[in-house]
Amino acid sequence: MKGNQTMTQNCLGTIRSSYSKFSEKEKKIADYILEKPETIIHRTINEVADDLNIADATVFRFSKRIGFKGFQAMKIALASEVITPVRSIQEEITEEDIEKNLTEKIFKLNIRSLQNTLGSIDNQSIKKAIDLIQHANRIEFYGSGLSSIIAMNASFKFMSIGMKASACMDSNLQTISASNLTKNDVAIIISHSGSNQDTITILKTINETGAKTIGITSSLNSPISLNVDIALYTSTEETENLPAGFSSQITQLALIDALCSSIIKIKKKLPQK
Amino acid sequence: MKGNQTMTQNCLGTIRSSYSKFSEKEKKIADYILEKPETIIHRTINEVADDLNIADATVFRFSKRIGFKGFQAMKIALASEVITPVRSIQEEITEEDIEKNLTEKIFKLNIRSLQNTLGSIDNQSIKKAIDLIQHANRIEFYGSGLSSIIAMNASFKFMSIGMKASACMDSNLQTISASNLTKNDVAIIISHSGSNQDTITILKTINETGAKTIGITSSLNSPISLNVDIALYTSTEETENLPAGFSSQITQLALIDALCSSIIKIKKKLPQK
DNA sequence: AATTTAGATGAAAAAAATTTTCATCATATG
DNA sequence: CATATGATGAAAATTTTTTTCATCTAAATT
Repeated sequence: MKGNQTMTQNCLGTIRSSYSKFSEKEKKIADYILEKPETIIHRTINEVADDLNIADATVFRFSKRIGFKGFQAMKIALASEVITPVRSIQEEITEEDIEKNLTEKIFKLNIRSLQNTLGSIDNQSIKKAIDLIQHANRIEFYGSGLSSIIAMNASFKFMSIGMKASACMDSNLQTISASNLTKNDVAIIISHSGSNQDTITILKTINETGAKTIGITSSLNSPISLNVDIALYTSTEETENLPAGFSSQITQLALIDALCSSIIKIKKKLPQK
Repeated sequence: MKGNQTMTQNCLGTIRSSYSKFSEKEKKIADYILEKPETIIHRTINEVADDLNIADATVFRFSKRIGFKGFQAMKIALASEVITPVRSIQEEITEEDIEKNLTEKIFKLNIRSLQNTLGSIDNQSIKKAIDLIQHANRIEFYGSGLSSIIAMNASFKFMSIGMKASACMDSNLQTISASNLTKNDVAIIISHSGSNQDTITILKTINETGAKTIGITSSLNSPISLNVDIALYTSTEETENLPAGFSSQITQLALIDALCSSIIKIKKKLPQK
């Protein structure tokens, strides 16, 4: 890996983790970047220095200090870290373009949902969820309708990374599975609205067993969010173009992937038994 | 939206769609960028010109031609579009930050995948796919492993918008279902790699029936892409943090949602029978 | 308290990279 | 065949980045 030209160093992360070691001016620069990372990528080192009333050399030194070859290299790294909204330059929409525009709309909707979810994620909750999952005897996923497929999907993924995980798509089987949980198990309940009646009923059963519960919903005040140990929130927008619940799947999956990747990381670090 | 400084133009997308209008040298540059977009972002305009044995002014003109202020601006745009594996030499990441950073990484990975897929979507293919689906007698989804769940997911969605759709997760049942297709049916084959052996075998069976085929893969030169009527492409990047195929699910779902939304729109416009 | 030293900073110079200008060439057009 | 148009490269001009050097500040040492 060493010296690989195409690798880009994590800029924002480095800035955050080195922040305490920075000098006064360096902190000024760090604040500037952390506050609005997307502005710096369209500015020259001079403009940045002017904005901050410091010498350009100081900005340059900052770039080197956090590990880059120079200012340019830092800008490039920032550009790949920061999410820049894609400009849409559709002048005139013709009949022919209906599919194109709809496709674009749906993709952008999903991109926004992911951005919003990421922005509103509660790291403490994520951390707690990972702790629970990591120490769980087994993980069981629950969901109804479209969410039952996400549950199935999630169970496949956790299985494939070596966890004892499962999910049933059938509601009756889910009830049976729920009643067989123990204190050492973790139940992950997925529901877009957070108020699906079948799922609420199953959650009651789960709570009687003493198993730990994690909810993934788009509504923090829903019955499900209020009755789980840890409520994770996925931000989604409704659109006239799709039935409710369609687009929340994508943020749900992203959240599940994020949990998976953390578990993978933790497992790698643990001594192999 | 006009003139918004923080907006970045889609570079790869523009290059692809203007390709035919390019001159000889411009095509040379386009090829260079499309082939390995991540190299250019660490090179100067001079190095690029040298690599291609052309004048730097020509490279500069290319940047302008596709709509950028200059070479730098194009580089920045490319950097945000291209997937650069993030180097992990963070000296000391506190234990606390692991989950946060990973979650952020996974979300941004997915956002980039969606952006890249959107940027490289071939509208003609989408249009044709929608035509096929719209006029199909029934739609059958096929996929193996993780993709089988996406197939199931997709069939649920198309069913819920009133189409005759189905999918089996079991590979043997898929084969049986495949052999029962007719000329008036549409088979949608989902495979991240495009080279899953089970799925290839099923595709052969499908092709014998004369049913129309739509492939959804991340590789345009894969056996599956080359043997379907319409190949749809989802751009995804690999990450060390997740097993291969995890993140392609999200772009696959977004594509399926996009197809769904177009069908919904068309159905709304048709006179109700 | 005075002196030294190390690091931080800015100003200016130097170098590098980008952009513009201009001349030339090829190709198409009347 | 002459002319116009657009593409290209070379070189100049400009801008941006990087380096160097001098100064300043604050901590450490005497």
